[in-house]
Amino acid sequence: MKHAVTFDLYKTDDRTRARRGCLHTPHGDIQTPVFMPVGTQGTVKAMKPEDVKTLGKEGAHIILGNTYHLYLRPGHELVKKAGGLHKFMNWDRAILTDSGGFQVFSLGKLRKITEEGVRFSSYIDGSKHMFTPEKSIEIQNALGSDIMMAFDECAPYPADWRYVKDSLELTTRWLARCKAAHHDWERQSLFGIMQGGTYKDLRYESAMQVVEMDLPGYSIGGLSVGEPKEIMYDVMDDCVELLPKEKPRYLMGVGSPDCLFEGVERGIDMFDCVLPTRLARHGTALTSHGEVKIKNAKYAEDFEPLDSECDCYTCRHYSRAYLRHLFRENEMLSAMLLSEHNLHFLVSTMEKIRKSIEEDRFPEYKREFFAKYGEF
RNA sequence: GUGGGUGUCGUCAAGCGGUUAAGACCCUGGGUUGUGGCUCCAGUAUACGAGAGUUCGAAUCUCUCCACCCACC
Repeated sequence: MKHAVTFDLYKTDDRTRARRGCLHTPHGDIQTPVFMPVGTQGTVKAMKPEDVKTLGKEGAHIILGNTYHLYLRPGHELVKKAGGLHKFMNWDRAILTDSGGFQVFSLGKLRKITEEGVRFSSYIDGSKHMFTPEKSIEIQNALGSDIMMAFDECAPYPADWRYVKDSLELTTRWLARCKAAHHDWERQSLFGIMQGGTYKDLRYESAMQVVEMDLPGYSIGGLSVGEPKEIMYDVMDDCVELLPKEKPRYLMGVGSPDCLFEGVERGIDMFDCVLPTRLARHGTALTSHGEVKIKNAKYAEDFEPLDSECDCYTCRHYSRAYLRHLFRENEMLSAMLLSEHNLHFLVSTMEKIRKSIEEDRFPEYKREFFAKYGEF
């Protein structure tokens, strides 16, 4: 079967498991490792698509959309009528859609999980809905994303072994149903998601079952849900080992600068995270010298840019004092400028990571980065 | 000048004889990882206009003074 999305692995670092590769999609190539900005509701919050294309040197080449949100509003049928999500939101590069599985987890109270799927109440109006693997694929087909994610159950942390085992096995059965429900593989690819919580044996079981499905990419789910970072790193180590080298590996929901480096070092190719845009809206900037909480009083008369080493639009034109003023006044421009900066920071950090891998100096670059950024 | 009203944290504002004197805003700090939320959490302030009295006990009652507001001369 010919896949919409294929992966070329260019190189693996000699000293770490870091990889340098490229994802080919119907909407362009994506150099990896990559950070994917999240645009849940068909928009990267506070950003115009044309500005998302200017992040870093080349701009973001792929963003996320969300099945759950777009299904509830404006409705996947409407998006389909509009010509698909790309056209609807004026984004001609690649899109990956999350399946709705995570929302089922994060909007916990309002749901009931069965073999068939998940019954849940809309966070908007409380109306009752049912998601099944087939429904998730139907919605993602209508949205027309390049990469669709399997409908999974993300177990909470902590969760006991038995729960996680049943959950991962259900996720595998759902994955088989997702695969069966999808037809146009040349237009859209489906990535499988492994679960298994923090249990090594369950991660193994999940990986075996998911990889057996022979999909164009695999992701590691169920991490960054509240577990300590050391545990997350350990689980990542285990997971990456279990995934085939020739397929892209996607670590879902992870995106703080430290986790990005740790993930790349362990062989992760793709990341996504709401963190940069959420932090931006809440007044925190990510800079080469660590986090800058722009609302802090010490920036009231600081007329320097957020990050003296940053060449983003925000840093080229605005001072910390001005950004603080905008934030305190709750001006929209505050979210716009900080979001653009934070995304630029992560996207360009990833560009530098890719370059360092190409030049065999990823470990040195990592050390250099943290020497400035500070410890965690 | 006469009559009336009001004075409680930086601001607004509860309380009207026994409270650790609410709360909100502001301010200060923190959180945020497959995005419901211009959000959530926490913290600081000896604030009862001044003085004298009544009372076991006063922000609460009385008197004097001060300040401000509104009417009328």
